[in-house]
Amino acid sequence: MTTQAEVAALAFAPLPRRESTAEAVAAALRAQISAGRLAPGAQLREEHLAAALQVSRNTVREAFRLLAHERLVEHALHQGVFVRTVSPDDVRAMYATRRLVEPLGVRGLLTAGPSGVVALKGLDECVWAAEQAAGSGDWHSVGTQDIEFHRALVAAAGSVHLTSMLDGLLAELRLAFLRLPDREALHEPFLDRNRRLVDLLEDGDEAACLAELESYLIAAEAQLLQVVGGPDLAD
Amino acid sequence: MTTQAEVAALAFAPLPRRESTAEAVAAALRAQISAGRLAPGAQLREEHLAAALQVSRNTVREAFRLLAHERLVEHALHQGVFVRTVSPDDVRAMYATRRLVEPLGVRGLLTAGPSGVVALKGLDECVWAAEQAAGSGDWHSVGTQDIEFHRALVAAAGSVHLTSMLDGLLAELRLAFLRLPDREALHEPFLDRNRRLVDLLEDGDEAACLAELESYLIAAEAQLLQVVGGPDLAD
DNA sequence: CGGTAGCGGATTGTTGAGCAATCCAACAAG
DNA sequence: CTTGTTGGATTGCTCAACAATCCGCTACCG
Repeated sequence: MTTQAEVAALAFAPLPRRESTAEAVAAALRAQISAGRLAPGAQLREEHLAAALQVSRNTVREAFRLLAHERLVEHALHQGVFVRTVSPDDVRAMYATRRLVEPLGVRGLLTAGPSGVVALKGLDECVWAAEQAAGSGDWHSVGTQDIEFHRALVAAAGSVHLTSMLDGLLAELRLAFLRLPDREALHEPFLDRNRRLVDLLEDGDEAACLAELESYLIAAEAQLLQVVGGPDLAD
Repeated sequence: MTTQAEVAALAFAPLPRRESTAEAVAAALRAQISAGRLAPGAQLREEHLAAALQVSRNTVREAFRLLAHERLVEHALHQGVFVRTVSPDDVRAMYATRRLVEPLGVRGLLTAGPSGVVALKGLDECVWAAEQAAGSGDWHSVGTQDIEFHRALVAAAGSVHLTSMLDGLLAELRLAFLRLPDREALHEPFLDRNRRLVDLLEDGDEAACLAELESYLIAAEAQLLQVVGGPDLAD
């Protein structure tokens, strides 16, 4: 049994924080975008969406602000909002950031004591889930798990700011994934590399981890640049 | 003379991008907040501000969304928006992040070639400006230059994502500064430390730089925690 | 024919009023 | 002292309208 004094002393999660209508609209759009049903570059018209979602135009605008801050859409004054298209420069910037930040996750994970073990287990589960998905040909899920893997890695660095920044960056990265016709060719090689990284982390060999990670990121960037750079030179 | 073909080939800054009314309102509030005229914890009422700024309530709401994303204000559903109050845990999180990120700036600056020299010059100017401000007793400007110094340092890491993340973090940090009655005591010791850091960077002694930086951040965190932790235990 | 100026439709930016939902503080009842 | 209840205030959202701006089209002109 729990006494009242004990109840009062409990530390609660800051807020159950329900979601507003605008947030719900943003979530709906986010889902459509990251599922690829809204192609990069597509314009989102306020009136159209307001009618489709049965909400006011103002509420749609509020949702747009939320998505714009996540960089999933771009807002051009008096022109509208468009699903973000990632340029080659964007890809380079993203991987420049990842090469700086993800090593911090490796260090954090290796120097943390028991919590490092927990984090490592989380990474292992991501790889496992990705392998399962690959087995059943669900390459979209493989991509999701790949992203989840690296998010968890950076989370091990122990900085909420870095983690949430990478959250946004990875969501942006997924936009780039969507432009690839053949997802298997993109994600397949990185399945084994994630597995190997986990193994190296278990061994605790920091130098080897960092080398593997660096090599992973360079390869991923090159592959993605080949995809992103091509089709868009037209516009 | 410049032919039309040459004009077409020029790379322009992405957008002159004028600001919308909502952004102007956000800017006005931002200025009030970081000048300390709006105390942390104070509630911002939509109707009041709409009347005061001669804009619609809807526009004020849009400005709130912008500021909420910058974490300068907190938004509680059906309760309103409040100027953010930074908790001791927030301070600890901010400095945990800075200890991870700022060393990346040092490395970036030292390994960059000619651009590193330029960045170093920028840092030197920040310190110089801070020393000038301190001489005339303008401790608010000293704080601004201190923030600018560390922003420039992280910018040298070469990641737009990291830079913009730190932008937000430092704006948040300034909120914490505002709660301190005696700004001189807060900023004075760090003037010399920034100067010393610049000297070490000029020498190119990476290990010494990192040690000095780490020591700086630990001292700053401790000092800030003493301020932030105290007055707020009451509420 | 290339280039430019202006026109019109479409879309966004902003306003203001209005109503429902929710929170908060004060008060009343057990 | 704790537990409903009530009323006022504030936010969440909607709706309709108007102004500002952009885009594509056409007509004009060297």
